[in-house]
Amino acid sequence: MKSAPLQSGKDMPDDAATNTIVKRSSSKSDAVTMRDVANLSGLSPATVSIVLNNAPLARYIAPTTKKKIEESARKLGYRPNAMARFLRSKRTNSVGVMFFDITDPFCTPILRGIENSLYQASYVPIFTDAHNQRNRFERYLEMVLDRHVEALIVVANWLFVDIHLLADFSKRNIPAATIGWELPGDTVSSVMVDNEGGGRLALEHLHKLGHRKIAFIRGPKTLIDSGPRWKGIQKFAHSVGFEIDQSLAMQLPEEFDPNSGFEGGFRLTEELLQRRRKFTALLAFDDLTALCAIRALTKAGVKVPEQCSVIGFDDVAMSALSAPSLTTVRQPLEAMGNLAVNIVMEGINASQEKRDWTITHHRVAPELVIRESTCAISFAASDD
Amino acid sequence: MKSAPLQSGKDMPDDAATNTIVKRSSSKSDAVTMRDVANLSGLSPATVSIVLNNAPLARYIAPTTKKKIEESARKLGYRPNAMARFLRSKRTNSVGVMFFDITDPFCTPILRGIENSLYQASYVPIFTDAHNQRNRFERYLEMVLDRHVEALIVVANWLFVDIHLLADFSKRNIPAATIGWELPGDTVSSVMVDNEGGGRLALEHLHKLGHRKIAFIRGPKTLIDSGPRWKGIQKFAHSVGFEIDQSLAMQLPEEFDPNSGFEGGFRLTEELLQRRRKFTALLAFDDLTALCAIRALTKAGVKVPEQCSVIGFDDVAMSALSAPSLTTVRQPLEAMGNLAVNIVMEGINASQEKRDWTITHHRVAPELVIRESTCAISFAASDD
DNA sequence: TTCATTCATTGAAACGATTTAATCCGAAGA
DNA sequence: TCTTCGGATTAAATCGTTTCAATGAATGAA
Repeated sequence: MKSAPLQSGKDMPDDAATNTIVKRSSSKSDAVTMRDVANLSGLSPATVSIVLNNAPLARYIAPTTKKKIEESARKLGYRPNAMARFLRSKRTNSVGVMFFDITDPFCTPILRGIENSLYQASYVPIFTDAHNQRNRFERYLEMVLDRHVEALIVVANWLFVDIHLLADFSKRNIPAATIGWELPGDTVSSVMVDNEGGGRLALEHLHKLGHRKIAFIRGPKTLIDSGPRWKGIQKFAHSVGFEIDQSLAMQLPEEFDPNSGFEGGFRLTEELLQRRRKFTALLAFDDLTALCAIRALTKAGVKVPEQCSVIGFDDVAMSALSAPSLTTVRQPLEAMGNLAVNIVMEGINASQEKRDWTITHHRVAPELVIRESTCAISFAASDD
Repeated sequence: MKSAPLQSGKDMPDDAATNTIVKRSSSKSDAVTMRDVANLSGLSPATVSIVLNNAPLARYIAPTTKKKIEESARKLGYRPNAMARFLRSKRTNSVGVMFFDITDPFCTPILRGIENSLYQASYVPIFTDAHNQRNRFERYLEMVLDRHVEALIVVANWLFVDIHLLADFSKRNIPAATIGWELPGDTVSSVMVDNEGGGRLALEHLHKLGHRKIAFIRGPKTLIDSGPRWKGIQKFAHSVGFEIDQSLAMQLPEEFDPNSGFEGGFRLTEELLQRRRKFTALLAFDDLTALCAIRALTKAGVKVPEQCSVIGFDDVAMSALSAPSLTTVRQPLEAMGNLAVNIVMEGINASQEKRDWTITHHRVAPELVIRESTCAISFAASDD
């Protein structure tokens, strides 16, 4: 995947690199500028600027001249130069969006939500992919700051970011929001799912279906989501007098290899099966883990959901398409993206009007999505 | 998914919106400018610019003053203002990247490839998601052109773009490349997989495994990939004297609903099964179709691959994780992204030096990836 | 000593917009 | 008739760079 097999030539058909050589003359037709509009309409650049931006002073401009200017602009196909505009007005109409991995199915719906909201506000997102690497994150951070983004949104599932960030922000005071994690202290706004509620939802679902022998695959310790989810599970268990069998509770390792979720879920499930302690349901930390658990179960001849129900967390796109489709606790990822944009927009507006703005920590509600991978306990399974 | 269930309050735990109200004073510490560096080092802005950019004139600058300037810049933490720089030099160090759907698993590896190559070149990608909508594409096109990107890369699987594009480019002559499709005529460079070779690879694999009763789900007619893939299949069939059973060849409908791939593959497979014409293998247009075909087969009690082998096309991430994992013809998506960047970079350099550049159409070689969903024909299945 | 010549550095003019502080002009009030 | 006033427009400064042409200071040759 990393090395391009493009020029290898081996097994490459004869049309593998058809080059149609076409030259292109550099007839650079210089862009039409505001001065051109001014000339054509017989008015000054200042007036043009005022009219086209509908600036406060525009209320003094005669309707006829407005018409004239707008028409000239349209006739010439005038488009303002974004950089020149910025230089004077300090507004770039852009927001930096930094995330950990674009190929992660958890990431893309959030990005979709962010993009959508920004689009509505006529803002351009500057997307940067940190590849889960600290140095890459920091380099990109510099790049977006150099471009004077008006706000910043950071999507991370892992703390590869530190106080550095905080420092650069309080210095330049740019509105910012994090999604899926929080900075310690009240320095940056954040949006997170209510992990504790989600954990409760998951266990409640299995419990209602009659399951009492339940295996758990907990998230890695350093991940911010792991603790609260487990706490929610424990709280619910306690509230209904259900005792968690600690010998059925596994924990994912810390390694952050992209495929570790895959490997981890698979191996832990195999380990669970080898313990020969019966369980009729499995509650996984997230969807990827759950899907891999299903693979392991199926491979071992355990039918899902007939012999073992499996529930995940997140509701990534894959979960709806897998066979069997996965019951899961859904994070409203797209809505979380929208919300983050609202937060920073509020900050931008405040900053524009030289007001202070408030830093808020949002918890959004998760939602149980019931699909094929869970079902009521069967006596055959429970006896077995 | 579309409507944010955030404020609904229903079923929302008490901590569902914890607002920590923290004010932030607007102590805007004005950014350090080139003039500041000049003042500190006791030299002029011109010299500072020349030194910091290592401009041609820099070879005349005394080493001691270079040191002085670099030191002052570091001491002040000077970062050049990207917009101001552009205004003068016309260089934005950014490339527009327009794609059809960020949530599409086909899209993200390409974007990863693009991003990675641009990062190495210290360019910033301006990502825009067209959501498969023509008007959105056009609006974003305007936005990136307004920002004076130095080049453009368009990832599309569907012709929601037209001559409009071409016109705007020949006018401003910005280097451009398309990935996964081509513009008619020799106006824009392109990168595509060798679909014909891929089709051949797929059928060849099934044929070698001994399959002779093979069902096909062809791509929608308007999709540019459909024709060549089918042609490759036909050519291979002809070359080995294998006759394609037309009554086992289905075609996906045209609709471009995001989920249509899913629905289509599922329904066509069910239809195939109802025809009661035996087949021991199924060659699907792409991975999503293949995965849904597997669902339909499984649902109908047909075991994959024991009773029916299934092969896809693309090798999206999901294919490796599904159960059974999918045999497929891999497109080197990430490498295609890299290649597209190389192409436009060449154009940028040429344009910079006022040279002409060549427009090329690249075909990259696909690769057969054998996984669990195909196996040699069994006598039980073939007799049946 | 004087005049080229090269070396080091800089003044000042862009780049294309926005914005402040005028200016111009006609009408109303004295 | 002369101010005065406010509606309509604009000149000019500014934003932070880059870059070209110009300047000043050495050096070496005549």
